[in-house]
Amino acid sequence: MSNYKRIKGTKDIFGEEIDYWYYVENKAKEMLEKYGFREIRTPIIESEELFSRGVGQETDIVQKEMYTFEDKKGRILALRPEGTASVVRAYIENSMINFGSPQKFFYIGPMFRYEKPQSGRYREFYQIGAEIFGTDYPLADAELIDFLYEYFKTLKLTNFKIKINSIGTTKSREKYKKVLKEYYNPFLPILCEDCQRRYNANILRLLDCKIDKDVAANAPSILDYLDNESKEHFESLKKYLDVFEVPYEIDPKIVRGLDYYSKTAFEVEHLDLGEQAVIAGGGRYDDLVEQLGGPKTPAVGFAIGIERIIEALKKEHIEVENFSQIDVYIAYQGEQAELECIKLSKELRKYKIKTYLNLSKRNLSGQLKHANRLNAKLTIIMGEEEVVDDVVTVRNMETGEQTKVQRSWVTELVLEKLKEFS
RNA sequence: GUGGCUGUAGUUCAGUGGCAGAACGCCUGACUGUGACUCAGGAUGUCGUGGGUUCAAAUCCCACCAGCCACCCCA
Repeated sequence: MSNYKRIKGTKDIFGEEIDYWYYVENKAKEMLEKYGFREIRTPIIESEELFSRGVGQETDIVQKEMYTFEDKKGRILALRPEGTASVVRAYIENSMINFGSPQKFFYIGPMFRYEKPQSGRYREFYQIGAEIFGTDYPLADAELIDFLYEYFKTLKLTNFKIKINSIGTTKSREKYKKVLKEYYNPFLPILCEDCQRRYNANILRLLDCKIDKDVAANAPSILDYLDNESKEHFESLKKYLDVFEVPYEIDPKIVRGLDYYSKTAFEVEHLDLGEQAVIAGGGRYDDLVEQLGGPKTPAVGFAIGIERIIEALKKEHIEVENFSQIDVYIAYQGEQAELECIKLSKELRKYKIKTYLNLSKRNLSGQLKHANRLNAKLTIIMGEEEVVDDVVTVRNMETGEQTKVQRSWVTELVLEKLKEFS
């Protein structure tokens, strides 16, 4: 065994697993483009300050979960813990406001958070995110939620639900926090330890406490304390979602863990997952662009957790396409055949046929075994007999049926035979 | 950061103080130049790491590391 181990909370992704990744990522890209999003790739390292300012100095992400380090010049950098701040930075830095509004972006890539790993939670994890800049129109929020719904349906996921909420503007939220504190105050002595701590640190969190459920159930709802603007926005959002025919639940207990959210907040929860059941989450962040030094620009976005989606696909026993399956394995015996097979491999690959040319010295039996191992659809066999007759044998690895074909017709026959699979 | 369970071959695990094992997988070969069946042979381990107890430790004790799960938090 190697002395080197993968570091805690990280993963090697290969083999059959990679098919799930292709499935999730390819479908996402394809659909995001259909919705008019364009990809943006931002660096994985950013200045630490971008996140402490953007995500919020008081959040757990910034307080204890960031990978930060000094570079050789003493600059404080961080591995990105989330995608939005980077995209906002790029939007401002490249003056993208001049490209017309609204602007729609998506990204796919790894994020890093120093947390204790558990089911559905890694230190390096992948997100697919989307952001819309430059519109405060609730239709934008609705379209994002519609995307999530359509996307998960396209993946063939069924056992999930979409929850929406409005957490209002910063102002109205402060008002609500006061009301909540008043409500919780008399219960304080009987609340769990965590709730007592959170009472001052993050009062909104008391709402989704797993212990003091009863107290939370009767707590005043944030929806009753929204200012008119937020209320209207939320009403329109619901109206649009109905038009999109997206099923949703209103859950006033959804609070997001990042400071930048305002008005709309939403989560998609998968019912077969463990405690880390949120497969996507997002919301509106109308103040963030300005807060990071850009022009006042309203925005909405979401992030999807790829690992969690894959977990959900497995729980629902959804089969994914085998992207890496070999179409044709080329087995040969003898020097003459080898030379001919090298040429043949080039030919087949030109026709986009996934071709695996035998690369080792072993007998035919071993080569067939290897082909079987690779799950090849067809195997082309060329031995001394074939060389003499200028033919090759094409073997269907599922049925064992074999056909001899003139060397010059191989590609055509292979293309024909491959149609029987799929 | 806190807690519970678990670390032995590539994988799943047995071994509970006295020579490191099984099944599957892998490699080689046999059976008509032909895999998924059968048969024969072979390779693979610092028993998670470090310390301690003991004549003797995979086995007992301690610490650390890692995995899984839960809290916390989030995708």
